Amino acid sequence: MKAALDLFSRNGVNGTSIEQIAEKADVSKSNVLYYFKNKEQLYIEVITRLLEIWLKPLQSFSIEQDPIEALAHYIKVKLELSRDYPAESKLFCMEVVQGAPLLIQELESPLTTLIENKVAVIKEWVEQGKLAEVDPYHLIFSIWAITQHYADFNVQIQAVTGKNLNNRAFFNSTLINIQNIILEGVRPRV
Amino acid sequence: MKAALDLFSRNGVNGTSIEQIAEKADVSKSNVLYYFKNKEQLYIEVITRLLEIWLKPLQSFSIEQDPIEALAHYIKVKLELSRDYPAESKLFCMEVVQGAPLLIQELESPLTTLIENKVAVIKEWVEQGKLAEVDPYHLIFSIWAITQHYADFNVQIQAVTGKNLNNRAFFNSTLINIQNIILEGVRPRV
DNA sequence: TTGTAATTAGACCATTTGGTCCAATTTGGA
DNA sequence: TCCAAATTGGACCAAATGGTCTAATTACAA
Repeated sequence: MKAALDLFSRNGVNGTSIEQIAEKADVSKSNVLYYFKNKEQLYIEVITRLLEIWLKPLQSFSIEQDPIEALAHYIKVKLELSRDYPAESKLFCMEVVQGAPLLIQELESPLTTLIENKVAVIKEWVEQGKLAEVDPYHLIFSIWAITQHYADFNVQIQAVTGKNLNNRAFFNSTLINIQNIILEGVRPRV
Repeated sequence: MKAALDLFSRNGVNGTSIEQIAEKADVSKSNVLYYFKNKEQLYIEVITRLLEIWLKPLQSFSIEQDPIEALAHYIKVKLELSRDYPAESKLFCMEVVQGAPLLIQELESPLTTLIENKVAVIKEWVEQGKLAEVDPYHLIFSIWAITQHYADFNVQIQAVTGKNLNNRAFFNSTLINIQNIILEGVRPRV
């Protein structure tokens, strides 16, 4: 499944043959089909396991926390995800970009409920004046977008900056900048 | 090429057959191969044209402008791109996510020079105190990430919010929120 | 009208690939 | 030692597909 994940994320599902997966996993093609009856079945299992990893960090924050701290921490966790699970991030990205033919059902309900919770908390923070007026949905989307971008578009980022998240210093500066942009914005405070 | 773009962005290159493209374009398969000697050739031409559209709005701002206005306008232009060219955005996304095997050369040099310019301008703004301390690269990446996210992940966004950028009100609220988050941040001003 | 370019239909082929089936071998635990 | 599970090799097949080639037809401009 690890081999499959890696190849799928790089070449797409249609661009990956069972034999390539077998070779990469150092097993025979027969053996792959001994455990997965289909390529599609294999894909589904890969995607399913990926979803667990991917949705876990979504469950973090609650009303009692300080919003700025909570958001800063959330950004950090998500950026670590991008650093530590780039293949997962990319495959998830490709799946969603292509319309998530399988994911859509499995994704819609857990995702919306998870988000509803977060949205409620953020909305509460805003009402208490602990956050500026912001639509919770767009805030969450923004954080997702930026953090995942560093995994999904790492080729582009590498091309432009010559660095990636595995570089410790780059990771730190990335994190700090994202947190600053989201939390403080770029307009100078007077 | 329009048909190809559409199918490529939805099913990937490997997941799209020449015949499907021909059918969608209302021509014969023979005719497709009359104008494009290869599927790869077709793909390259599609990608090349896409790049023009995609890099054009990058050329906008200069030092004389007011930074906040310039950034706000830039975000608007990029979000309009996401709304008006979703297929282009998605195909570009998939290409880069997969490592941009062809794009990497064609992309690296024009992209870096374009960015160098923007980075220089932003850096100047920061030094003049017209912007908060921010790394120009991360600022640009953040804007890209968020705006493209609304095109590339529209399925997810639709699943969660039930809306997309073609909805006028949703587009406006999205734009305002992104501008606010990037420019002002979410920490309340005292 | 005429000649060239555009377009099509379709035969055809080689290759890839997903998947089946089976016989043989290996592994590892009881 | 023994047996079931795991693993492999490989033959094999059908379907999809990229691509070639040719002959025929259509469109169109001079």
